[in-house]
Amino acid sequence: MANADMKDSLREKGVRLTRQRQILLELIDGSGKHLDAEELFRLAQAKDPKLNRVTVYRTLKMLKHSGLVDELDLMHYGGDQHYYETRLKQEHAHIICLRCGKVEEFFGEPLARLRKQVESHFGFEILITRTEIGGYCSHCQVLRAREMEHAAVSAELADIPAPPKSPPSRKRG
Amino acid sequence: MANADMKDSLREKGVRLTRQRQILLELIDGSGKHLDAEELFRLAQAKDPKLNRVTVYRTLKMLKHSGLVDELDLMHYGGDQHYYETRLKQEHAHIICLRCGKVEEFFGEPLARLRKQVESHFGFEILITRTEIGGYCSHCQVLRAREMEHAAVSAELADIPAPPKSPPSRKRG
DNA sequence: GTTAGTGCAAACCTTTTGCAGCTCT
DNA sequence: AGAGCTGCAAAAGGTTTGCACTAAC
Repeated sequence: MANADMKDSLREKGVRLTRQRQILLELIDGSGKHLDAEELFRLAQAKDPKLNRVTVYRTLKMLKHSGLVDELDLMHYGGDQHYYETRLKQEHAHIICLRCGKVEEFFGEPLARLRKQVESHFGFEILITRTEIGGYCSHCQVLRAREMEHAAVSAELADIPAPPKSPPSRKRG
Repeated sequence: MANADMKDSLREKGVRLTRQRQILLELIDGSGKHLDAEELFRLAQAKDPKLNRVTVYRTLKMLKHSGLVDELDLMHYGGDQHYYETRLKQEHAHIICLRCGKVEEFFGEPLARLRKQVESHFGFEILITRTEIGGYCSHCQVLRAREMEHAAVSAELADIPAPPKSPPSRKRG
């Protein structure tokens, strides 16, 4: 697990590996998903009921500034919160289905090309990149076509994606 | 001005062109910059002191759903608010200097390539894309190197960009 | 023993909502 | 005339801050 690498990296920086941080690191790195602060908080609380939400935010900020995790918006599907993932060696784009919320990752040469062109064109020193693509996955395209036959026309005219049937919504505990 | 096109597009949809909306459309389309809701609100208030902040939010949401404006995050430089620009025909990336806040736009073939690959690879129907690149512009690279010679070492170790000397900060009126 | 890190409560910023009244078409 | 919009007040959602206490090194 890259978990150990993260810990080494933090130790080198003189960051203390508190119990709370170990729990959070493990969760961020272990879960295959893109977690937001609230979800991470809930998972962490299961392991340590005393762990505070504020600690989650502070830890995420620290990890972001340390370059160990990347912050995503995922097209604000599901709200204005941020999502996090451990920083991979390989740059990739996030593809979000605006109907079902599924997130795919795309690794491909256009991203490296883009990076190089921006560097040479502007003499820009790139630290972070974020590419997000929103639309409908192949599965939802079919479902949507089916829905449209029956659904009210007003929504289609306004081009407002049909409200998700299952996924988001997050409230304070 | 594309302003007229926007109005036509809205009229077609049966959206009422109220005085408030005309003011806002003009500002979004006219200002060369990427405005956030608060800035837009301030500018709008100068033209009509009665215009409410809520109307700004409602109008932006409506324009976004109508596909007339795009919503940007600009790497959350300056806060968690969103920025807006009238939707251009040409896809482009936003390049944000994390030190001075300057935003450049990059039009180039990697973006179209990326789009095509994602469509064919996943059978994905793309509605919106957002590519943001954060780092240091050529100008700030020099300034930063100079600063580093004198600055405290702690900040460098933590890899935290030096706090901006001039730009952000936004408070409620 | 220091100093960084934590928990708690309260603040903060950005955005949304409910509702009565106004205004485009 | 009447649906669609607006303004106002209030709330919600997400994140940050101040401060006294705790724990990692």
